[in-house]
Amino acid sequence: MTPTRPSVTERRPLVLRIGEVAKLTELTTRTLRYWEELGLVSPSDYGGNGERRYSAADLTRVRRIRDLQQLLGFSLAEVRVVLDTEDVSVLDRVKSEFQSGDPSPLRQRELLDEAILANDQLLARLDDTLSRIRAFRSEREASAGRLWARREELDAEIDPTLGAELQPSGKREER
Amino acid sequence: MTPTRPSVTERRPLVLRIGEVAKLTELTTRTLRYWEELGLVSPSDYGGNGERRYSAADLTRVRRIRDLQQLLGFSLAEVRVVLDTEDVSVLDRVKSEFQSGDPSPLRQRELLDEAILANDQLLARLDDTLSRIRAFRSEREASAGRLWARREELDAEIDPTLGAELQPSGKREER
DNA sequence: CTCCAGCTTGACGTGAACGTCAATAAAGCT
DNA sequence: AGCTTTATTGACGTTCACGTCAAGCTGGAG
Repeated sequence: MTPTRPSVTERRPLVLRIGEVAKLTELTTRTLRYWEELGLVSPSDYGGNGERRYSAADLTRVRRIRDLQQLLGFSLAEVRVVLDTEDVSVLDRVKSEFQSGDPSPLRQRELLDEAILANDQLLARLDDTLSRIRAFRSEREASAGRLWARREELDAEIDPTLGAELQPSGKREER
Repeated sequence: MTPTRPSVTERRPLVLRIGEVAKLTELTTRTLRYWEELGLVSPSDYGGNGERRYSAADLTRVRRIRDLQQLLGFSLAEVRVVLDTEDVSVLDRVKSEFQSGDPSPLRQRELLDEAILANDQLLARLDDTLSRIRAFRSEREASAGRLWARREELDAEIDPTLGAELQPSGKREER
């Protein structure tokens, strides 16, 4: 009854199997199922046999989770909070609360204020992280300068007359 | 008996006990001992009784490890690599190799080139991380804008005339 | 038809990074 | 001198984020 067969010739809105998502995101299928188990991402559709079908939006969400985890060092629990306070998610809930005939909009305001607060905190953390990384970066640039200087010195010691070609390892470049 | 005790009146170059370092860095003593176990940081001195004495330099190193781990999401194994390619460490090794009467400076150059390469890779990673976080940040700012807008809307629905305090029984729906 | 690659749901195993408890000793204040 | 606080070294426990089988289904190539 379900000839919802993926015709290859048909132009469909992009559906991916779990293995494909894994390759695109450089994660493993195990990780994707684990995240689903935690309620972080679920494919928007399961084929009649239970096979996971990921949409483009699902893929985006997976990438976002990965970034939050790897880029910002968030635990998956923290990731969940961030996702829960994302405007799309919150506005959806606000809207659905509105649709379900909530007599008072107070609850909606509460949800919004909560999300706004969380968002501000996240922004603050991002700014803090940014400035710390910048500081670290400039330290590393200074470090690079010292290393180069020492290499120049050393090269002069090796051959004070001219720049001899002797090391295949490493590249020669000057900025 | 007064064994070799540091005179209190003497201006000492700052020595910290493990608990003090823990508080200053917001880590635990267990973590500090663990990192020491892994060879990442050792206090520059142990009192005759084996009590750890951390110098200011040790504290700096601890902070650096913490930043690498928490800020950039490095594992402790990765942290070790980064620390090993730091210019101070590398230049020290180069110098000691020089002192030990190494006839050829080629090994020294190898060390330097290695460190330079690692440093460049780290810089690239830092830049990548920075731009990704910036992108994420601007997304979150847009998100804040949408949330704020929605709250304005909602406030208007709650009381279109004036900023009245919240009314639990007064259900007003107006446009 | 067989075979294979890729999927499914469990269930158990694992490494990293600590937490926690125990027994003991020394530091330091009153 | 006594008492409290902080330290020491083991040794074992714990949490997170998966890895790794196991056993079975399924669509498609040969």
